[in-house]
Amino acid sequence: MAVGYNPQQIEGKWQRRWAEDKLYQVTEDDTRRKWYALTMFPYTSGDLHIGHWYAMVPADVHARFKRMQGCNVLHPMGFDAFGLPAENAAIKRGIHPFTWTMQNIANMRRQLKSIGAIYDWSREVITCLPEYYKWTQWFFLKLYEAGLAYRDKAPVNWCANCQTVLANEQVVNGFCERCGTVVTRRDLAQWFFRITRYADELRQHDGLDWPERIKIMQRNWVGKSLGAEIAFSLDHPGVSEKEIRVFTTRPDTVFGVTFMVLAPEHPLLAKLVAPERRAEVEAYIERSRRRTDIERLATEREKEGMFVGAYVVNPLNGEKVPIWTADYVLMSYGTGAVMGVPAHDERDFAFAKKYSLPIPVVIAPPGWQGEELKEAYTEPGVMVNSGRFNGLSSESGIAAVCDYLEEKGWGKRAVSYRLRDWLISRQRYWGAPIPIVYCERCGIVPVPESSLPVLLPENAEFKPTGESPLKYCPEFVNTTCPRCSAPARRETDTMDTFMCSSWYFLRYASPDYEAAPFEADKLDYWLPVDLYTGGAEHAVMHLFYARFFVKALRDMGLVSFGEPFQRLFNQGVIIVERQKMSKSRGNVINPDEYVAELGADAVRAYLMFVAPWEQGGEWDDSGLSGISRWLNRLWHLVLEGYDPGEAVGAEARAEAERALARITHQTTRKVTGDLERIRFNVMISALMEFTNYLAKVKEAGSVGKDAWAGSIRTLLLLLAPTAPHLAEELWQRLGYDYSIHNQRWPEWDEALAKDEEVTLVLQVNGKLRDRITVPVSIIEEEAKELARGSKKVQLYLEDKRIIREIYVPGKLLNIVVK
RNA sequence: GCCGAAGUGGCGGAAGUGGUAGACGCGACAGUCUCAAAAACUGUUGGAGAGCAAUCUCCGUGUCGGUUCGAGUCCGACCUUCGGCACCA
Repeated sequence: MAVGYNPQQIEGKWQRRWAEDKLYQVTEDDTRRKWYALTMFPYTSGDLHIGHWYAMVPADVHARFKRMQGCNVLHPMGFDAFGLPAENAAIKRGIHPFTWTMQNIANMRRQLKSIGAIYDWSREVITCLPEYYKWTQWFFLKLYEAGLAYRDKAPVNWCANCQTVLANEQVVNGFCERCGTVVTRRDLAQWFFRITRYADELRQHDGLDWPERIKIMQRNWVGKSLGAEIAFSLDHPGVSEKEIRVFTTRPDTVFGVTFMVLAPEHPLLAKLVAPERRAEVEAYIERSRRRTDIERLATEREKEGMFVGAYVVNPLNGEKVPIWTADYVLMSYGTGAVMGVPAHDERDFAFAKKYSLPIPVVIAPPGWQGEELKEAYTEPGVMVNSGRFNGLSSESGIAAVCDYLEEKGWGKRAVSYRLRDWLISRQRYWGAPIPIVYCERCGIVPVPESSLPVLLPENAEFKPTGESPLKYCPEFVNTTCPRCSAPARRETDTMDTFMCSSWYFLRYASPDYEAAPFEADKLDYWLPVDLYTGGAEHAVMHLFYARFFVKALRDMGLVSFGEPFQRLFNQGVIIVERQKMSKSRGNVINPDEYVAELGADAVRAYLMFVAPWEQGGEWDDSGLSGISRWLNRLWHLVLEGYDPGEAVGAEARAEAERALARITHQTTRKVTGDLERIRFNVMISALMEFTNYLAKVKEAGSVGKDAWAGSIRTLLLLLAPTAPHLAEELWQRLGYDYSIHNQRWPEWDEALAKDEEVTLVLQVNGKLRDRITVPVSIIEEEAKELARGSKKVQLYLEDKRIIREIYVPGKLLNIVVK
């Protein structure tokens, strides 16, 4: 009897050996196909919980598989280290964000090493270190030079009591999470990136192997609409603007306009408000400033608005149109003004009903007899009550109205996007400082590249209230102008952390390079990423920003590719007691104790098995012990020795060996395919079935020693990516050469994997009546004959007439009778 | 609210293109071993019903309807749960 499986004794040993041998360190190698397998790097929150393992382990298994297939695999790891929680810890517990972050990294690195992954730790990147954020700042300068960075006013969440800017997360139902004060919007000058310049390209995913749903989400995020901009003329005493432009996707409905709505933030609003309405309208604007965009756009909420007391004129029919303001119109979309066509837009309909505005029909629904509409008709139709355009279909009407607008100079065809420019300014300490200086004489001056990095001052004060600590740090703020050397002030905002994560995958190619963010030939070798894995919560923001970054760099000539991630895969979430893990619920599963008890290999295999990776599943201790039992059985199966039974005849032995070869080759084929297609849970099932089959073979002693050894060897190779320590140990104990992880992935032979017999299902009228075992080579006529010979089938054919027979080779025969 | 997913035994899940529903595992039950228990091993296990029995019949993939010889899979409507919504990352 072999000594039992004891993961504690083997896992640490092999991890040390692999590290000593630098088994997983990689360099560029033109003789092998490169494979860049990237997992989204973790935020430095403190502890690695089982959810992190769920992101890392299957990705590592796949990377190991590619490595055994002969690829030169880069599988790096690093830390997303700037961000709000570090600053909160500073305020709450008086610990410096740098200290807090680096302590967390030390702990997380230790935990990550216990996974037994093939991370090349010599390439680790940490975004909060000056060596890294120097280049984050450098990219800001490049984008600024390229005209992709600009300054503009934008609202922030403002708590008047704390005198501070709040993240959306810190606003709970419109109140400050700390002090309960009502949160308002406040306009600040902030930095933006012109991501909208790339809107059209970002909608395209040509040649990318991405989940369809993510591509759809990104396209919807861009939200491209074709339509027209129409100028309604304005003649208001004391206002110089002579028109208000609206964007509409339905220029064919322009004759049905009965009101215009301006966003509460619209710059003309204040100038147009009639004196007797001013108080009311201003109160309304104030109220809407407290609402989030989500609330404002909710179609279920009752539409509320205010008449401004001014009018514009519809250029197409000369009608006077009252101007309203309502917060369902956003300043960030289109022109911040919409034309109200109640008959043909649901929101406008509800609005007009509430305020008793007329609802003239200008697009006739099918069979319309001139009656009033009970609800908005938003489908295309035939234009009516539309002057010269009457009788046109919506489709040709849109073109005709656009032509007419352009001819008269009243408007033009236009495209509008839901996508907004990327606001990167954060009024916080723990981020990369924006490398800009404000000089009274020269204005906005970028910090020269040679002066990078703009270091974060270490001695900033973390008051529980106030703005960015950088504002109160004179030695940081006060500087001299790089251009004219006059006294100047530094920008005190730091950059959005999405900025750090928009290029980290480039840094892994040459993490220590000092002359530039990356070394060109190494970048050319490794990039783009072949398989990027991470949570679906990043479907739009992180993935979108990273794509924008790479496209901008390509246009600057810095990189030669336009897409960072060739294949994308999103894993699901591990839940506990049907709930998402969170510190506040107190249901966070720490993997350390499970690793100590059952071993990293068992935890790895369990996470692979628990559910389809993209779906996620429930953490369950007893499921884990089931996996542990399997690995234990496998250990004994391999080490206990094998005795071929003496009583087995030569013919039976040959037959048993043929069967074993068939199962071995079928398993190899299945496991390979499942790894390729990222279907890890069924891959583990296949390995379990293979183990069970081998256990039966062993009990019977039905095959020869060589056949047995060959199948065991294949089993270990197939197991190696999932349970790397166990496979290495068994490999060594069987006397094979170190290391199993340098072996070639097994191949299969289709001829040997082929089944000799199949089960043919016999149905009558689609109901299963019998099954028969037939040779795979059976032809249709033979199958039909066998079916008629089946007593069970005959029972259902009595007194019936056969109408049809449907034969699916190798699957079934369905006899349709009457 | 809008956008995007997912609903299959007591539980996690399996069934690449419509063709044996419930693989594999957990749990439960029974047995072997033991003074006993744990561990391990063996067997049974979707529900209802019939039969001494091998076995047989019917019902079953969130709900309702449709297409088809045949639907977990395709189509339509609805219900529930989950992810994102631009300063959590």
